[in-house]
Amino acid sequence: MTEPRWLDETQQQAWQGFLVVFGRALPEIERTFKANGLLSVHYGILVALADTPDRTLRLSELADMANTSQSRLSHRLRKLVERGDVSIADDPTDGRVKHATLTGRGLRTLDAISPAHADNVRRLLFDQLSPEQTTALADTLSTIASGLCDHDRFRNAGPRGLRRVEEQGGFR
Amino acid sequence: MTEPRWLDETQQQAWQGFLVVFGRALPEIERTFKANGLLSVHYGILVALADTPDRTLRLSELADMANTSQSRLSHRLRKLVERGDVSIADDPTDGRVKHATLTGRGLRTLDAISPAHADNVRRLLFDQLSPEQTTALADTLSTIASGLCDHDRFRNAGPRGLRRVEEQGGFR
DNA sequence: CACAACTCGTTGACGCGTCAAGTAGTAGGT
DNA sequence: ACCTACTACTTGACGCGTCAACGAGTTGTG
Repeated sequence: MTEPRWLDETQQQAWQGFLVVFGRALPEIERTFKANGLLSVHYGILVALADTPDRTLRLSELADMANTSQSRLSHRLRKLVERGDVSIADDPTDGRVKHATLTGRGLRTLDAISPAHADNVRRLLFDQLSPEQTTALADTLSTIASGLCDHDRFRNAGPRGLRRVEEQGGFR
Repeated sequence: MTEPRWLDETQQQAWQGFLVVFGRALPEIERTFKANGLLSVHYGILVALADTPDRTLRLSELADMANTSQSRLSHRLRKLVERGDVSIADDPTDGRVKHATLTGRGLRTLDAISPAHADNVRRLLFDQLSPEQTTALADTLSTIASGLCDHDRFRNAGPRGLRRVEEQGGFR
């Protein structure tokens, strides 16, 4: 056992900030989803599909894009399929694989929730920040995210352009 | 209904980063607590008490310091009291109020978990960042946190000194 | 003192997340 | 063909978090 390497003062300050965001902002944001009979997980699934060219992903990719476990995806997908927001199809060439597709109803669900959700995120997190702070935050969080995601979803993510969302007409 | 105000590109990038941290780093960090038979909530409770001069807080203050709801505190406190990490006492002047105190055993629990926890946080979040990025992150997250906390826990929190922790000899 | 309004904290029901185990299908080697 | 190892996804049990309802204590008003 070696001497543990503690966080320095700045790192502790940043970590405390994370804890406040987790403990206070996220539950508040979740309320918008619950008001529509869903959870943030459901919303993340819908967004991942909407951000895909043909609105279709195999389930393992979907779990990855939505930052969730395969098991959780499986559980939450049940309701989305029942509601008709997502449809599931077997892969023709590999019997193990399934594909999820966002339906027209799913797209409408997304459009119904997005405005209130964007408003929450802005109000709780970004309205406090100067443009320079926001840029710095996007930069640092992208760096951390790329380290956590091992694939190249966040590669080349400088202060500019993480994803093209304008083509969809808004924030999801 | 007015036109919704979406997040700009930079804000979307930052928000995606938050989602990755929530969905990937936090579950990983939680594993350390589970390995010790606890949850991050328990740990947050112990830390809040340890950071208090006499290691004692009334329950509503404790919930606030640990960024959790009173109900959740009540549920999770049960195990900590059973284990002997925390003791509860009635307030002598107000029969509604109770006070939680960190015991010697609780302090040892904290010391047993802290090294691995600090290591996780550093490895998953901060090892990726340059010193300048870390400073910027601490600055922006403190700003957001002070907006979420309404009390003055984060007031005057520039890039320097959120809390004095050195007196305790390390990160919690 | 009486009584309403309020605060502090607890409890139980219900739905979610995690984990380990399971089923079904594929790939590689012999 | 067979058999092992692997991958993709699902399921169920169990413990947690949320929410609403509750009991207990206090404060304010007359």
